[in-house]
Amino acid sequence: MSDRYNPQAIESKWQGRWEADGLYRTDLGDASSKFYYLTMLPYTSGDLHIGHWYSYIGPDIQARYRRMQGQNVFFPIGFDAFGLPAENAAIRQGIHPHKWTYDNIDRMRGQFRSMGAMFDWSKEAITSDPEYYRWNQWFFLKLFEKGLAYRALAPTNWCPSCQTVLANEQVLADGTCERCHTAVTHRDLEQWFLRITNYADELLDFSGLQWPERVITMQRNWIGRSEGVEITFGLDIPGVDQKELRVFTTRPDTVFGVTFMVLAPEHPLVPLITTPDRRAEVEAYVEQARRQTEIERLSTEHEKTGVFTGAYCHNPLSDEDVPIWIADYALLWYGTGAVMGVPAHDQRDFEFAERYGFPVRVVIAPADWDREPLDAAYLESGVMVNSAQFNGFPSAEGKDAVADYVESKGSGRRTVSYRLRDWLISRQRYWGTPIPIVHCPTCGAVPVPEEQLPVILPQDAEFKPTGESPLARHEGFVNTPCPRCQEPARRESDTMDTFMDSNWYFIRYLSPQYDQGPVDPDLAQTWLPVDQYTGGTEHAVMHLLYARFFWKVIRDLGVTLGSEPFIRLFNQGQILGPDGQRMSKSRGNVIAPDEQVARHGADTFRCYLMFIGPWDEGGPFGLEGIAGIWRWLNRAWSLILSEPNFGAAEPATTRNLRRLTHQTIRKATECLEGFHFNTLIAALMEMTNGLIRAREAGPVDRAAWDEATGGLLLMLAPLAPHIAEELWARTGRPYSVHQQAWPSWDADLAREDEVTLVVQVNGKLRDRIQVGADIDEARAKELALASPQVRKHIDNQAVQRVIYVPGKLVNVVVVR
RNA sequence: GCCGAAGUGGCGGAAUUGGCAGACGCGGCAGACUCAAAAUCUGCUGAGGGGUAACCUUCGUGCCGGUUCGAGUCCGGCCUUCGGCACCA
Repeated sequence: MSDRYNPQAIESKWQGRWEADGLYRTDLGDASSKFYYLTMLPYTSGDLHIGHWYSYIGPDIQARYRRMQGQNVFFPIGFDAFGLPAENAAIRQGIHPHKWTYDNIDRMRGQFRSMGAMFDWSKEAITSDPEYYRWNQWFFLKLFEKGLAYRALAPTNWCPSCQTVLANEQVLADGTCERCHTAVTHRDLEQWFLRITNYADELLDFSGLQWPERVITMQRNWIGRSEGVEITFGLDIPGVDQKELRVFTTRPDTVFGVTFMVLAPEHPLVPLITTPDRRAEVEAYVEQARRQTEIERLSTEHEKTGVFTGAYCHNPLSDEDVPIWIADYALLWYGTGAVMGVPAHDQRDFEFAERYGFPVRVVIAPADWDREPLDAAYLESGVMVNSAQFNGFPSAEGKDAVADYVESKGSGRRTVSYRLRDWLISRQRYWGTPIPIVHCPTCGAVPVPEEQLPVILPQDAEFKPTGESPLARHEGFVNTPCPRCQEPARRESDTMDTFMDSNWYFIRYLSPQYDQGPVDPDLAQTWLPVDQYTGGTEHAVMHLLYARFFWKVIRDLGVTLGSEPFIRLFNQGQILGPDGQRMSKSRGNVIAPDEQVARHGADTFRCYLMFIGPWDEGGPFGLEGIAGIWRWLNRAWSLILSEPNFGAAEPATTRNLRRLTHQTIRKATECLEGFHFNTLIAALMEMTNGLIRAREAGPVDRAAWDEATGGLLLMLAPLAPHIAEELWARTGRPYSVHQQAWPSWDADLAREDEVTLVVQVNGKLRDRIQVGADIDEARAKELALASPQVRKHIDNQAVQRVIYVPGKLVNVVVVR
């Protein structure tokens, strides 16, 4: 056995041993002090890069620490395996997406093992396995039964050259296709939606969650709840049955300032109310708006344009008629698809009015209103003016007064609008979960019976994009009898958004082989919700919102598992290349973890990643400092294996050694509780250096030394599991260090006997005095005032007062 | 534009409730070991000024101001960077 630290030899040895022993397999039957530690599952992109290491090492350290704290920790892993990148890579390389994905999983498993992470591989789940996506389909059927899944015509991004629908992320900022750079247009297709908007208010309730405020804010903004009033304007157009035009506003106090009305171009009233002389222009405008992608239409630089429909509507409060225009700044899906134009108090309306010459009528004014023409909308507070019986109401109260009035007159009601839209889950792509629906000419959309699940994704589909879902051209897949009438029918050929897969993977982990339902109900009851979740902020909205939605849907299916799926959430930061840019092959700034593991071992690389800065901040990554960690582990190695001069140690020496041990345990415990891995490592380095000094200084007490070195190894174990295990074994301690209890600290032993009393004159540091830790105020002040340094700076001036901070500081204040 | 976070040595970064600014590490300099180098170990290392010296002294946490005996930390106003949202009526 070599005495040199040789990570390559010990790491694979211990990984094999741990695996053979099932050291990290969790007994889910034992629910006492259970701790479900979840970390976001990786996409099967190919190789684990530095970002993966960074985001999985932190949770691994935490999971190991919790386990040493005596908790029964479940720390599973799986693969998010469906999705576009597999298809794109497959198209590019001529490999089947299935092969591409599963080859990648094999490679990634090996890389995960080289990390030394304590994942429980026996509970692995892969979302592209039929045993997994079968339950996606099962959930879909339940949602369909409950009316929470529905089909509707929806606009999509369409690339006329690739003949395919594009996700918003695939449309470049200039409105062209990311692949062929053709201008993307609109196309309306029948798509499946999930009614997440039914849960909007519930999703705004974050009570009981220990989540970063930032994430909560992002979700709140994403849902975008606005309280307002729907006001019914009158329509009196010959030959039009519709007599009402409903408009949503959050500013009912400005209703007397309406000088025009704007409808979204797609608003269903538009073709009805447009007068014959305006028809050609209106139709041209609608056509042009339809051609634009939503991205273009919503871009900030977009100038406000519109056309007059020729029709007017009646303001029930001011008793005035105002012209109805259409403009693409009105969005069909928000509110009622109509905007009341109040140019004096809304900047968009102001710009529109300036361009088309509508009057700007001030109806909210501050006390010192000077009646000059506005050069921008007035958005500040004030009282209502030019508003008939409401004149004089402060804006806030005016909102209520107008709302009360319209409600009492039956011309409106208080209501709430959301920015959140229903979740579009249809994808016209191959590599995803088939939607379990059959379209029958007589019965319509018929759900596939539960016992026929899973609807298997066929291996032999031609998946190159041609304009419709690849499955639509697979005759064997598409042609099927209608489950209801048995007549020939066609299967739904769209697949599901992959966010469906990640909605509930953490539930599946508990029983990935279970075939009576998505999860073994007993395990679900004991192990859910997740105690701690970690992952990147890029999932602050989509994944984390969809998963919360799904959790509440599951509750409404009759299974209550707690109010929220993830009690505690912590976000790690993102690792960038040395140049501060995102790491990518095309930029050439990628640092491969495998090379670093080969060079210094996994333990050094793990510690280095955690040492470079606060884990929740991330930042540019360079290898400059890795030598420091390598030296430290080598120092620790030789320290632990060295034999100090055991003998009659001075009591003070022993006391100092034990103090170092217990102070470090206290510090390390605090650091782990707060995810401060960088300062945890700093504390262990200090302890290592302190022990080396103690060993050199003279005789050392054997028991105190064993306590110190044992404690150091225990604290090192979560960070650097291999070297800790090796040294634990080499020092004759019983296997395994990872099954030991986290050390506890003793407050008396950690206490300092002496403290440095800082002495200031007028807040400036003038002296430092070593004193006993139990010094009292009088004595401290006396010593401070006696200090020659202090006397020099007082310089015969009158001492005004003396401030004392117990055990820390004396500040002498003299008149200036 | 709005919301949020952050600005500390040559570099990554530390710093309980306001109380020694710069822990820990990198890099640099000097020394030890060595025939030599690498590795390793030891010491020094925020900037300026003074002193042969231990030491003394001024300045210093993006900028300006404030509160306080005392501010990296609290308050007001700017600047910069990074995230998120962005015609949401």
